[in-house]
Amino acid sequence: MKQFTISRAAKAANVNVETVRFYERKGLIQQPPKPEGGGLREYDDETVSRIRFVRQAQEIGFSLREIAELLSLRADPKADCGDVCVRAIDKRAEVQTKLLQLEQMRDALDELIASCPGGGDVKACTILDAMQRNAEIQKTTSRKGQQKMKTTILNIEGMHCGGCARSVEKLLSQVAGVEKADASFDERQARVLHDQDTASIARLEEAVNKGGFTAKAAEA
Amino acid sequence: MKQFTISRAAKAANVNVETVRFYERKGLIQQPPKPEGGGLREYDDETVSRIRFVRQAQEIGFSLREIAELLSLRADPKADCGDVCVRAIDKRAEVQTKLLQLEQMRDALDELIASCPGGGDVKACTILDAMQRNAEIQKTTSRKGQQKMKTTILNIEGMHCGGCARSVEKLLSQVAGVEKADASFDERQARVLHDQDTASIARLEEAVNKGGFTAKAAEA
DNA sequence: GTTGACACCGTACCACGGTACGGCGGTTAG
DNA sequence: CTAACCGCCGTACCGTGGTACGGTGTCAAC
Repeated sequence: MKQFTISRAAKAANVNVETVRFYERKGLIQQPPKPEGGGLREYDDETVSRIRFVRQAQEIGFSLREIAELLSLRADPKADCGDVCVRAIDKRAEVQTKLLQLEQMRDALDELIASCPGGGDVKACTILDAMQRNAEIQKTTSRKGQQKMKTTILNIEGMHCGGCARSVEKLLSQVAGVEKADASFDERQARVLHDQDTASIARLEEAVNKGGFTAKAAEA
Repeated sequence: MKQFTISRAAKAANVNVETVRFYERKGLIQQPPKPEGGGLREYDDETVSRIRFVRQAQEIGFSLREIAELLSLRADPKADCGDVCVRAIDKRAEVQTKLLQLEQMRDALDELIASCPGGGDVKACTILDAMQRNAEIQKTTSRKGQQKMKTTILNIEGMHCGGCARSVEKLLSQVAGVEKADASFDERQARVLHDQDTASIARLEEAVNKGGFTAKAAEA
């Protein structure tokens, strides 16, 4: 196991020394104790990896707070896999949402790039129009007073704790057109207030299923 | 054309009134003049769309600064499509990189969720390890003094201005293992300093091709 | 013609993710 | 022995993307 001074560790992880200290303050990494008899703190390989892990996760879109959670899960010997699982499912849903948005973006960009004559009038630029159109759609779907809001009860299989119920809520609330989602572990159910046009029942079920549960609308 | 007060406009665009004013200060939207004879400023449909466009673009990953640029591009009659195109290509490369990372992340999460027995030891958690491994890979590829650095000349087709050359540089520099990338529009070439192991010539070509150009390594 | 509700505007404040700086101390090479 | 450099630590500061607040103006309805 290699030992580093703080500046070497920072260099190895490709960050600023101040950043290392900042992460220490935030509890993302442990500040190694000073060796007995005084001297300089010794940073090990482990810590360097941890810093790299932080940057990696950050780039992907996790906040430092979330990264701290992920890290603490691993560190806590009392945590059982269920906790991790719940968080993982939450995170997966988040990641999936981001992926979809990014894909949309990429496609919009591809469209623009493909249609770009390589010069000429900006008016020919489809991306701006495309984004504009997109914005209009959002406007339409979020226009107030025209939605058909309805509450649907979904029977959910696969929840194993209250945390799972919260996961289900999160999954549901990330569906466009969902106003409110409550899930109960005890009842194995979720109650969803949603706009039927935007958030069809099929979409709700799909969203829940993607999180590893099984949802079926309860018959009225 | 509908007219709004600021608060109605804000509501229509689904943002805070203060946010509207904030965007005005940042120059993202124009503050409508007060009507002659005094009274309240009148916001129109156009402005509301613009605000929605801002949020849309933001969600997708553009910063307010970039959005302002996009908007000004559209407003500027002298801007030609090439400028927009260059920006789009830059953005696309960025988005693509993020997408790949997110996909890795999602797969790691899926692996974890699938392997989760629903309880038990955290040590069984693969995601943390997976991310760790990822970080290790980055470490290895950026280790100094062991790479086989080499300069490769790529012939590039499809560039139509100096901006395109800069795009190519950006595309190349985002490939892991690339130290330096210079592209020349006049010569239709790019010179890349890269680590042969990490950034193979095939990868370089691929990266450039994804941006809508055609790259072929020049024979030595 | 008074009472609310907004509009308007400047300024302050917030969280996030850092970066910079200044002062002290220890060590190391010349 | 002394300069230069790094470690160490606290505190200040930065840009980004907003939100909040307080005072004054304006409008509209009762």
